[in-house]
Amino acid sequence: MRDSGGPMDRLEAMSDSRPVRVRFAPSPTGMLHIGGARTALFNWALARRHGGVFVLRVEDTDTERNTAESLQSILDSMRWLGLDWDEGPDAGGEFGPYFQSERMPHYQAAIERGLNEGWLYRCFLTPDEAQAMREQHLEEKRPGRWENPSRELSIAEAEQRAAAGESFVLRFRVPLGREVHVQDHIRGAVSFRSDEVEDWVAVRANGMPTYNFCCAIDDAHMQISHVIRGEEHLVNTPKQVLLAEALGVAVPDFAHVPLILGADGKKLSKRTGDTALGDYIDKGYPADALFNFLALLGFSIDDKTTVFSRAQLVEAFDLKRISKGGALFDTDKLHYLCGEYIRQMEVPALTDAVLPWLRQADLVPETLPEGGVDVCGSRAWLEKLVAAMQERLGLLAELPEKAAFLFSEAAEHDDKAQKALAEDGARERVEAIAAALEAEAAFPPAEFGAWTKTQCEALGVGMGKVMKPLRAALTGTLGGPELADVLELLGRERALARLRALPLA
RNA sequence: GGCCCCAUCGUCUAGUCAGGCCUAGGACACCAGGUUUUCAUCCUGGCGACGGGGGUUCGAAUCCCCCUGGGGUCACCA
Repeated sequence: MRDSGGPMDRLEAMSDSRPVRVRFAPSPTGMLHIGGARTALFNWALARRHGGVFVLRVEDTDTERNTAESLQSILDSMRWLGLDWDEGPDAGGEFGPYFQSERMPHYQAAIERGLNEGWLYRCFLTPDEAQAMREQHLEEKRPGRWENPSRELSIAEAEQRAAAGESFVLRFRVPLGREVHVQDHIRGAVSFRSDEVEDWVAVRANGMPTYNFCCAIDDAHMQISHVIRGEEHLVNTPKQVLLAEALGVAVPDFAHVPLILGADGKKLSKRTGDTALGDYIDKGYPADALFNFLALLGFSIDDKTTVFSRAQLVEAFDLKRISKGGALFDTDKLHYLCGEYIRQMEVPALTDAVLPWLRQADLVPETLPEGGVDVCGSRAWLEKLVAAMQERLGLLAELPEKAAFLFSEAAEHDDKAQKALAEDGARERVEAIAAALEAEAAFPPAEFGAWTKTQCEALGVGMGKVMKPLRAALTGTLGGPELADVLELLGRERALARLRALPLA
């Protein structure tokens, strides 16, 4: 008894001419999840694509678990990603308030109506009793929903028990024998039998309405045109549609985006890796790279484009191009994109971006020393460093570790470096270069490559015989930036000192 | 288990709605070369997929059915 769900019934992009109003509705019970960030991104993109409005609505009906810090970190994460909202906290708007906890008057009116019209009823089952009935129904493998005795209570009796102080919740009276159709921009027509939908709790015993209740009412009141949310909400949709029908309000278009999966192929969770956007911020992923990556998870511009800007995404964004299957969170690709963005950045901007990490690693003080390229730690020197390291960086946070040797007095030689210096004649060649370097007026000598070649010829050996131990002595390892850059960043004093004070073999 | 969703290289995907232009394209990863004073970057090449079975059709990755597989959900959380 379900529709085929074939491609034919996938909605056209804009099924009507309502202005585009979308919302992201996080609940402030934790950090912003990667999946939530992508959902927010898609909402934002649709609004920007159509010159619509992006609403941020805080779903804080769970008074037990809300925290102010969570809210703050969610807002911070969104701003960091560049997802600016037009209505919501700190932005205001004509459909506020934007905190559900402050919208009780709206809900109260609906509650009274529901009670009067009979589509809400008082249920006196305790949570345990309700759970037991649900389980028993499951155990008996009976079709449809479990039967709630409170559903058949007379209004008089229900009111009497309530007046006597008995605790109750308000449940939605799901109509029997209905077929609920949901039009979804990503999945086409999806339908549910109402007999499969349980009489869900609309208002808790403490008087606070639940998610499904508030959500449908707010979406209607805020004139939301498209609800773009995670696929885990697909099964909630008939509840919200039925409520909207009872209330006689508009039902938005839906677009349920596939889940982001962890390495285990299941919904991304803390078990399989970091799930909060904040974790990635802390690890030194540039915002543009993360934005690009998130967009790529489930969306594609065409068959070739993988690196694109926000503007390009906005220009190309279309719900029809969101894929239906879940996507694994591929850290390799994320890492690649980061490198790509780091290499694209202008040196001054990259220097700014990397500064916090240098400070955190204690390589650089709050206030940079004055001076030019010759002053270690100065702005000019740092830009030189960044330029030299740029194409070797995968993450912003990698710089301190990779560049530490340029900040220290002496080099720490690793095994490979020691081995290189232990080779026959290596130390002598390093000393010869040190002497030649000292004799030069310019430091490092101009045309360093050519200069070195001349030195090698004078010594009668190949480049490798000189460069390798020289690098080992200078940097303490065998990889890294060009030696001319290393020399310049080290400066005459430090560089020569390193060449003169080789580690004992 | 019930209900719902999904199914192209190891991964992200293009192609599926309007069946032939697909001996299935791109990117990441991986492997092999090249450039380079090292590392990295960059360039070239390679590996590698339509889950299975039935239909429909002159022709199916594309349409239909079944199977299999994966996921989501079954809260007084959202």
